[in-house]
Amino acid sequence: MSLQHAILGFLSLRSMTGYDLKKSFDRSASHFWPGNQSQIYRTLSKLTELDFVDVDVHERGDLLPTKTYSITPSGRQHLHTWLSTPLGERPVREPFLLQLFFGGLLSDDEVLALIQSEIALTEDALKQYEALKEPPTPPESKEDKRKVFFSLLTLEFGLHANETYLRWLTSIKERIEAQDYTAQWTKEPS
Amino acid sequence: MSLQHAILGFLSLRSMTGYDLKKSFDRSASHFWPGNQSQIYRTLSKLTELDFVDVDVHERGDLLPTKTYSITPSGRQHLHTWLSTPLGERPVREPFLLQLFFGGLLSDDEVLALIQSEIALTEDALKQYEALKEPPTPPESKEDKRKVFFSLLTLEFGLHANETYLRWLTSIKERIEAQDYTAQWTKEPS
DNA sequence: CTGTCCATGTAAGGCGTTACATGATTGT
DNA sequence: ACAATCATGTAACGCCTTACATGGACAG
Repeated sequence: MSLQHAILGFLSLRSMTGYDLKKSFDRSASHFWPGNQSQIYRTLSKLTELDFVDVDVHERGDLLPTKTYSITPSGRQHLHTWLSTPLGERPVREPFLLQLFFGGLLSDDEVLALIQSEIALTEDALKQYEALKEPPTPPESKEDKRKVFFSLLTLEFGLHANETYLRWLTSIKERIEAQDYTAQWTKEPS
Repeated sequence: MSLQHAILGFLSLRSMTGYDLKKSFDRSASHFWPGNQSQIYRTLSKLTELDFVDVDVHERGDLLPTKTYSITPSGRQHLHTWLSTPLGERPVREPFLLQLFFGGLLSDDEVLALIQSEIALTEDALKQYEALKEPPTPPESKEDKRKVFFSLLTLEFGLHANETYLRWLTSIKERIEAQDYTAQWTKEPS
């Protein structure tokens, strides 16, 4: 659906090769949109066909040529349209919730092991987000500050989402350990 | 990846037709795992090939026959293995974060419109979760209570996740309206 | 007589993953 | 000598979506 747009987004910042794009994804987008190497190359071919990007080919003898991709005006427009169009409802797919939903078929110990593993993953993710907090940002211009702001928002989201998730995981772990099989809201005197 | 397991999960509760499965998904799993009709039928065929389900065919003259699917012992075992195996890291794909990440290319008004739409969707989702809270549950046996508990957990998750999301969306909306382009954590005197 | 429910499927296409394949250059 | 980095791709397969197609039964 949107790898195309992610690529156009990066190319709107600067022209680069497929290889550089892959690095851009890994460095700054992998937390909310992973970029698969072979898919990046296939998508670049398609974007070229669609005239959303131009290619500059540098031959290298018997090696495959290096190709530098640039966004075209039409690509820029396409990107802008996508960026400014609200998305509408999107399907949710949470395999862990699927496991929990059928948790009745497992023993408490088995469920606790699942939860524990999920807690460990979440704590790891949180550590990584914490490490990315407050990168060395010297005084910037107002426009720069605004650009940086938007890219930092994705980290903010990751932090909040994972913190909430971790709290919830811990709470269900505790309830199961106490064999207290009640939903949280049944306790609150609403 | 897991529609197979979701189907096996439902069939482990009772045998049913593809049509009934679709209704089961819509009624109780669509919040964390949507079940696409045509995919359900194709997956049932595959599960049959794998001997994870059995089919009971009821001919109906010139109509397509009705087929009742049941889980086999081997299917039950496969399900149990999947349910009790921790998942490991899974990729995240959040198109809205992708839009925000490149928000620097949009005007404040355009970004605010995106956020507003996302807020509306989230409020809607929250309303639906609220409506599902506390369904009429007469006194149950201990085992029943445990089973219900696990299925209610998915609603709990939906509530918490959406509440957190909504709070965050509101906070970024306010910051943009105030033209205060600072990440939240840069304010906290850590 | 119109629409909703019951009940089944096929076809085509897009998106994503994994594995495989090549080969120069640079650093340890 | 060996590994990492630079740089490109193909092939095969799986999952998911959308659209299309059929047709009886029953309720308003």
